Amino acid sequence: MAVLPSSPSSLELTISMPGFASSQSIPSSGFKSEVICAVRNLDINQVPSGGVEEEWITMNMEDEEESSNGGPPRKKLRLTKEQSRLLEESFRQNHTLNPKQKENLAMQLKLKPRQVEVWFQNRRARSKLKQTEMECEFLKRRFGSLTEQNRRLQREVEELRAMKVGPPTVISPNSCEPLPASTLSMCPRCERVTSNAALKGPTKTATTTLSTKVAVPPL
DNA sequence: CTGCAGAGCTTCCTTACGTCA
DNA sequence: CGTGACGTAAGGAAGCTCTGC
Repeated sequence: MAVLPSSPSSLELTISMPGFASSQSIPSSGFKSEVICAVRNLDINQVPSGGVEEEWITMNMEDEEESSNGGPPRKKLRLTKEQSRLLEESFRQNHTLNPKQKENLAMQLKLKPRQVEVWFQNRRARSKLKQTEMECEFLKRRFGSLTEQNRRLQREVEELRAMKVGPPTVISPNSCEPLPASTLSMCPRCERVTSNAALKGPTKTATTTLSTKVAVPPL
């Protein structure tokens, strides 16, 4: 499950693991954006004019028997506004239904439990699609800003090179003596610059971050 | 305890239908 | 009126979990 940031300034992305918690009900609190997206165009679900709402549903429920065994082509059910509203409301509370809830909802909506089940399946798929689209947009924006940042830093590097500044000097944490940059390597785990000399010394945990120890001459 | 079969659920992909521009 | 795009209900395959034997 992915939770999108509530504000653009504090962006944090969690990518869902396929199949994870698939059979568990999802707490509605993590679905803020989801709920916003859940505002759907209910007009699509309008009933054919002429006040045949009940007939419309009944007809389709009877048809199913025939269409399932190679009979006439299946008819498509259109849910009424009220049915859609109730289903949406229920979906907002829970994205999955247990058999009891399904039965109750089906009875309340005058639908078959299978139809309620299918609606929830499709609804989950739609919200996931929406979520994926939003994540895609977010990643696109993030990529854009990172590219821009990369460009800026590259320019900065070029400027520094142009100034013909010598290699950065690192102060040893042990002796407080300047270390040549050639004795440095990047620690893959913490992504800090590690002094080889320091690691060979008495304290193995001695790491030196660039921001604090690299002596960069003032520009 | 372990292995297996079956039921019941899910996701994913697809098809078919209704509506609208 | 015909047509294509789009939204969505429903079918079916495959995978997972749970339960009983």
